[in-house]
Order: sequence, then structure tokens, then C-alpha cells
Amino acid sequence: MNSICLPVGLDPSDLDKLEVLIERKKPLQPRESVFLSGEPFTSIYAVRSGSIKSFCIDADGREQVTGFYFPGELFGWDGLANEHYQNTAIALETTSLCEIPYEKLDNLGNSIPSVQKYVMKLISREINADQQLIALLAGNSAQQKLASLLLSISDRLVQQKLSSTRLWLPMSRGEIGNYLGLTVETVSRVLGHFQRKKYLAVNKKEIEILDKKALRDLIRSPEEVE
Amino acid sequence: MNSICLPVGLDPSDLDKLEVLIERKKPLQPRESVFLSGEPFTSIYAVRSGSIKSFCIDADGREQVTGFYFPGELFGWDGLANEHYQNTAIALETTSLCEIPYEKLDNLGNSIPSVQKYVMKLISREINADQQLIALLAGNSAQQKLASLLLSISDRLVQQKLSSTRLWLPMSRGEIGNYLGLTVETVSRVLGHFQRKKYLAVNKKEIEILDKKALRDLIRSPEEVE
DNA sequence: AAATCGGCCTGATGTAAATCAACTCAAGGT
DNA sequence: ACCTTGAGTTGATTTACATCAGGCCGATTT
Repeated sequence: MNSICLPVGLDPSDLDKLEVLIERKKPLQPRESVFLSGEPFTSIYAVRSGSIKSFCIDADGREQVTGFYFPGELFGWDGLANEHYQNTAIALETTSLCEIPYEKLDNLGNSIPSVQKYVMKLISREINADQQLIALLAGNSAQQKLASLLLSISDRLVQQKLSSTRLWLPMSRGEIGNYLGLTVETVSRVLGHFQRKKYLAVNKKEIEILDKKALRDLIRSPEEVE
Repeated sequence: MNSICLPVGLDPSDLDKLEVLIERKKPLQPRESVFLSGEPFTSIYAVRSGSIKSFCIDADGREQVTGFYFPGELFGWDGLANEHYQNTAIALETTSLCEIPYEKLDNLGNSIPSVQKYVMKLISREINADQQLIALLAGNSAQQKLASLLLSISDRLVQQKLSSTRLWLPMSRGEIGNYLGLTVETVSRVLGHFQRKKYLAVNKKEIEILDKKALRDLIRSPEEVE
């Protein structure tokens, strides 16, 4: 079983039983959807390669990005409460997924307690991630938000194709801005600023983190102007 | 079993089994804590009466409110992922809780599948709530944020002591502001503005919603200035 | 009754980010 | 080779909200 699909924390024997659940789907094209908001909840998904954006449409019809998912990460839990997905999930690039039908996972959980426990933890991770985002959105500057996002992506892409300092942003500036509660222009300007400060080297969607410490410091205390 | 402690959705026979898990605690005093960030995760809690604020401390030591919980609502799921609570939870007023030890709930879930399923749904509700907050924090004005919060509290307090239009805010202006990513002054000014517009009657922590429709319209489309 | 303190309100001023607008650049299309 | 289109950048201007500062009021202390 590919450890990318369901991360560690289970007995190998239990892992074997999990493997049978997983359906490998043929790769998604960029912009292709995994599920749409409102559809009946059937499965959760693990990213094998590529990346996923999830978003909802709020009262006034505006799109709100709620998460980006990279290889090894799971998404789709938001559908569990109402038996319908709350978000729409689409591929940001060519992306392959593992589909894990919830029904089967649930049955397996009923017979193997350790699986059940593990699934709960996975769900609760999504809660922690969301709460971190809340903290970020509620009392931080544009610079702090962007620094946080870049460091988060960098951390999550360790053990991936690119090193932790060279990374490829699969989403547009607009999608970053939407996620962080900023406009495209602000995202662009802050990236420019970071570049001038030699914190980053930016080339379109390719980012090299030159000064990780500076970015981390920025998150702790707002930047001094010079 | 008090339906306030665990809402409906289970067979009555299963409910009986759940009841034995629940430990009723003696009421908490205002500002008394339920658990502290970093403590080992043991239980989830249901609010019987009163209200709870949960918050975390971020990198720079600032407090960030992540949720308010009212009668009938559950909190503490954030501790599941790491086996330690991420947030601190304190009572905003004299508050009584049901404690539901997770270990016992988990065991029960292993023997009764419907309980397990139900617990999952409860967790996933927290995810949905968090994602709604994210959407609110990321692209909305101070007026929209406050209108949303007031309507949300009003909805959640239906079937409670006060009617859906007269409500008592147990938290301070500062706590509201922190939660919504606003300053105390802004909260105060927006409440004043809503009052002048006759959307609300505000008397300290007592709020009467006079024009629910106006508030709802405000959320959909930003206010016109006159 | 005077003093202290915290929560809340209000006004003046400052500023970060939004908005508006123009321009560049690369990718397709005809 | 020329036109379109969309993503990204950059500059000028505006604005919503933060910040700073003062004052009010009810509760608690002395």
C-alpha cells in the first residue's frame, strides 16, 4: 500500500485491510472537479500527486477558498455532517487521487478499532488546520498571512518532489488572495516586497525561499519599516 | 438522558447506553477554565447552560478566540488529533457542562456502530462551523461580520431561555472583536451604527434584533451609504 | 465620598490594503 | 504577423478600519 495514500500510524496488518478499500482513479485534468458542493457525500480522497483546491460559494455568490491539499493529504471530510459535500473540490493541475469510500471505511472501522481511532484523528486534524487558518485570518497583516502560507506549503512539501526551499505554487495569485482574504494586487505587491528584501526569489509560480528565518520572524512580530 | 447533552439522531436504546458515560460536573464560575491548551485530551464537553469561549495563543503570544459555545453545543474536538487540547476553554458566565470521557465514548462506539457514526457527524459539524468562520473572516466588512455573528447567535439560541430576537451576549466587546478580527472600537461603532439604523436595540450586553431582514441583506451585499 | 479600575463609547488622525487604472507578457487563435 | 485573452505587475488614489486619546459609567476598594 502506498504510504502516500494513508499516512502512518496503523499496524501493518490493519494497513493491508485498508488497502482493499482504496480505488485509484485515473488522473484528473487541471480544473476538473472531484466533487461539487451539494453532491451526496460518498468518499474521502487522498492526494497522490498534484494538488487540490476546495472552496464554497457564500450567500452573495462569491467563491471562498477553504483549503489547498497536497500529496499525502486528505480532503472531503466536510461532507460528513450533512451527508452532502459543503465544498467543491477541483484539481489545480494534473492530479491523481485515491478514493476511499466512506461506507467501506466505516465498516472496516467497526471491525477494527484502531482504524476507527485513526480515522477520528484524521478528521480532527482538519479541525486543527481550519483553526490555524482562522487565527491567521483574524489578526494578521498581508505580509504575515503570505509568509505563513509559504512556510506552510514549504513544510508540507518536504518529502515531495521539490526541496523545502524551492517550491511550485499550483494556484493563481487570485486564489492565494481569496484564501488569505487579500486582493490579487496585494499578493503581488507583497511577493514583490519579499523579493526586494531577498526573502524570496519569485519567478511566476516558482518560488525559492532564500531566508526562511526572516519569514518566520515576520510572523511573530510585524515588520519594521526602513 | 438530557437531550441538551447529546442531541437526537440515535435509537433510544443506544441513548440509554450513552447516558452512563456522562459525568455531570458542578457548575463553573465565570472565567473558570474547562481545560487548558496543552493539557492531555480526555473528554469532550457539552454545554448544558451558560456559555464557553475557546481560544488559542499564537506564535507572538496573542490570544485568538476560535469559538463560542452555547447550550446544546459540543466542544473539545480539537484535542483529538494530538491527544492534547490545542485550545483553552473557559466559562463566560456561570456554566454547567456534561463531560463525556472520550475513552468511554470510543469503546461504546466500537460496540454500537450507530454511535460511532453519530460521533463522526458531530466532529464534522465542527469542521463546517470553522469553515463558515473562515469564509466570514476572509472577504467581509466589519458590518457583515457583526451581522453574521449576531444572526448566528440568535439562531443558536432559538429554543433557549431568550427568544430569537432578544439575546444576551455573554462575551465582552473585546472578545467579539478578537473573534471577528476587529478592534473593540470598531465593534462598538458598528453596534452604534446598527442601533441608529434601527436594526438593533443595544443595552450593554443585551441585544434586541429589530430588523432581522436588514441584517441578512447586509450579509449578502455591503451597505449603501446615504 | 473619594479613588481606582475595567468595560464601553466617541472623536481625531493615521495607515494598510482595497480600488481603480494602465501596462506587460505569454499563450492561443485566425 | 496580428489580434485576442487572461494572469500578473505596478502606480495613484481612496477608504475602511486601526490606532491614539479622551471621557463616561458602574462596580469595587478605601
